[in-house]
Amino acid sequence: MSGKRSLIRSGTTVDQMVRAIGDRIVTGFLRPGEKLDEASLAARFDVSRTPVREALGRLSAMGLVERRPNRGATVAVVTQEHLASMFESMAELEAICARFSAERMTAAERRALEIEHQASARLVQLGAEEDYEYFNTEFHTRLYRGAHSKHIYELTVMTRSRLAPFRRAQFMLPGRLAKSWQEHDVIVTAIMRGDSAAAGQAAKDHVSIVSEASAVFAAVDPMKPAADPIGMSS
Amino acid sequence: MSGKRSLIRSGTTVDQMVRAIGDRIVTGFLRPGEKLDEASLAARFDVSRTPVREALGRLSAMGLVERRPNRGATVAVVTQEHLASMFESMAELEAICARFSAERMTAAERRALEIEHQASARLVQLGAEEDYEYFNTEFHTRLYRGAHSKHIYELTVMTRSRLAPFRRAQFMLPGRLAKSWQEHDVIVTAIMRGDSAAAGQAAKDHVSIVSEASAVFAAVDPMKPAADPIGMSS
DNA sequence: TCTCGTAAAAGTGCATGCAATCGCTGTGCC
DNA sequence: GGCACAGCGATTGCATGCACTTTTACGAGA
Repeated sequence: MSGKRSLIRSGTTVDQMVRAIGDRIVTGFLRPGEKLDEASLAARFDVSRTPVREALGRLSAMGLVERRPNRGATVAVVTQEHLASMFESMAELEAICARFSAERMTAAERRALEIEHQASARLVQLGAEEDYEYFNTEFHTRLYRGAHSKHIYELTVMTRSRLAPFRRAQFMLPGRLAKSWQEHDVIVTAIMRGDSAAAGQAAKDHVSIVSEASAVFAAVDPMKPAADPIGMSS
Repeated sequence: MSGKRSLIRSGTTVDQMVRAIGDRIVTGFLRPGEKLDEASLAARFDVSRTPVREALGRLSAMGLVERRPNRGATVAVVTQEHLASMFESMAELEAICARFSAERMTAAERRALEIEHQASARLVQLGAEEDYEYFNTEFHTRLYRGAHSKHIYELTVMTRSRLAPFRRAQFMLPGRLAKSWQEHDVIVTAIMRGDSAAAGQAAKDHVSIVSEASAVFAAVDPMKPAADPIGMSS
């Protein structure tokens, strides 16, 4: 295979592979336990095995794929136990972020958090799951950044990304949207008045509830595969 | 270059490279900010660039090296700010582990922790830094395992390894050994009586003190380079 | 002398090829 | 009939080569 790739997205070839393969795992197109053959993937994306190998290495570091020497890579299969462990960690990490945010956020950051949060209230009334999900992500990212601790931020984002496949369906539960907003509201209120203990507890509770909501879906079925979008996404 | 490597240690070539390069970073033989030339490293260890590249990728994921596309890799340079952030995270993570350990450790785990801890008391009186360091590591590892949470364990061990270069000198401070043991003692006592709050607080304080002790050395000079042991260590 | 531009050199990114390893299948033996 | 082992195919691991990017060195013009 030679010549330019049909769709030049961005970054190096390896980055594209990481995104492409990672997306397919996160979206469930590649199922847990499925074997990831280097040659097939290389052919599938019209690149050589080298960048595919490196991408698999990175994804392995991210915890999305498992790799055993001389035995190839498979999509990481997370046990119910490990999943619980990750949600538990997430709850603790978010609690830390919320605590720190309550203590350390600048006035500007607090203002921005509050404004965004209030703006998202409208989406709840409209029942706009898709849009709310975007604001939800924004909200949590602000929390992580507000902690003003690069390392905590890294740990939190990493854990969050590993949980992504299991968080997707949560907003499909009826009434979850409004409940989520109210939980955010408790966190915001605590942060605005600088009450780190309350903010931490509220954040922890919030994740715990998400965890339970997601567990329902996780128990049923990892994820239904969708038609494969040949282009390299995101 | 062909033929077998002089020292066959274990695992794949990439694993050896990760250990070899990682060790040289951790021990300070490779200084922060130093450029890591793929060809040079490959020649240095008598392998091709491919495994070196993969090793650098993994080390990058571990946070030991920084990599910019088309610009090569350098030994990660941690700012004083980032270092503080990592110690802060470490304190929080250890606190979580201690809390969970207090709640979840089995009787056998508690017993083992207590016994090891008491055994190490002797080393303090002897002033055996080297040996105590071993028990210290054991002690903390027991704490992380005792949390019975795989993900928390992973996050903690990862953070700990990133802090390794900066923890080395702490026991050179006079009286640090005895102080460390006493701090451990507070943690153990709290865990034995199942007091998670006290255990968490004690663990956090412990790390904070280590942080301050290490900061002294970090401020002075990263680490003095030693003669390069050509063999691939550990 | 300083600045800018251009070209050579160095170094990274990816492709390709070969060797080593793993897993499977078929056959012989118990 | 079941188990062990040898041969073979499939797949991974590593080496090498080439193309592209970045950096550095050098020279012309202001």
